[in-house]
Amino acid sequence: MESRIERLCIERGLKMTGQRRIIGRVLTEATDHPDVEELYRRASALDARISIATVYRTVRLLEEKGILERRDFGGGRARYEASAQGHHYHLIDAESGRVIEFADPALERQLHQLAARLGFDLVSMRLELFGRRNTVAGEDRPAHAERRETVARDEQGSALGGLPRR
Amino acid sequence: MESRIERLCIERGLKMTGQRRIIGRVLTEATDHPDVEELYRRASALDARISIATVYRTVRLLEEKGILERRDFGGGRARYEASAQGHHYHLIDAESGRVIEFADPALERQLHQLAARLGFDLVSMRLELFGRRNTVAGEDRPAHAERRETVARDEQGSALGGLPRR
DNA sequence: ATACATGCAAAATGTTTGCAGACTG
DNA sequence: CAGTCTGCAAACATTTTGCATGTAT
Repeated sequence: MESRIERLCIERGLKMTGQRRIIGRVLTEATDHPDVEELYRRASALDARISIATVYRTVRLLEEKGILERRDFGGGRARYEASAQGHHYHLIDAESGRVIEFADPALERQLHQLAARLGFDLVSMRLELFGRRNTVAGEDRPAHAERRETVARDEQGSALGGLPRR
Repeated sequence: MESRIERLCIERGLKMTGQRRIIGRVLTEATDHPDVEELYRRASALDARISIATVYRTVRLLEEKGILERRDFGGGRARYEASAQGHHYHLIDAESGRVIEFADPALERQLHQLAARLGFDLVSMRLELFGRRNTVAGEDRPAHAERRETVARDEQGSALGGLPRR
């Protein structure tokens, strides 16, 4: 059957080749933020007749069509995720590289206002927090998870220190 | 005389070679966010005996020492600016690529709280807004510039649409 | 049938590194 | 003088592209 991304491709009049169908499926099923290499790996597992150039071309195309969003969490490689309806942000665990997604409508509103105050309409934004898990002794880690939405575990580790370098 | 960055280098026990002195001066005098290529250009203008490898090594070193901060405004190249005392953020004009710096202590507080709520201590962050100058007809563009601090004009144009690609 | 996609390998970028010689503290 | 630093060119890693061929519509 037809993956969500395949449907979006068709809606936008893109030709559905076998490769695109596979890549669309991989992207639709991903809950993390794979880079091109990883997408290539997953797609190849489903159908070996896919070249990495096609993966590059496809993610670029899908990004232009607004179907995908490109992210850069450091490490020098672009990572992708399907465009979501609501904005969300990323908090990266500086020790493990794990990416935690969260949304915050209040923050979003505030950023729009901020841009407006500077005389701009916000077109897009990028917000990434790098943090260290705070293991305050004797803390109970209360249910402060109101805003937590997705906890996607990304494969690639590392990302220590400040902004990770490539 | 001794540039601000040269002083910081000495404080941290770095050897001051001619090249470093030049690069330090270029960085101290920069009010924008030059990439390595641009730093190399400016440094070379002052002293031709500098190789781009040295510029790369120097910015990396200075970043590790906390003297410089690396930025990524898209476009695939790292850009640098001297570490400032207070945090500030960037709004990039999606049409011209101009970078506007601004600070917002309230926002900063909020982001720290947000991270804390997710169980993390904020180590660093990245916030970039991409906007389009809002030319609302009949608007008077009131003095809403309370928070505007620096308007650094960066050389490289472009950056249309969403996040600019490399 | 035709416009668009693909694979392959080559090229383009941006950045890092090995090494031999040069310089700073 | 020892430990760093530099220039150069080669090595790397990621992404893009030219071209001939294949395919969806």
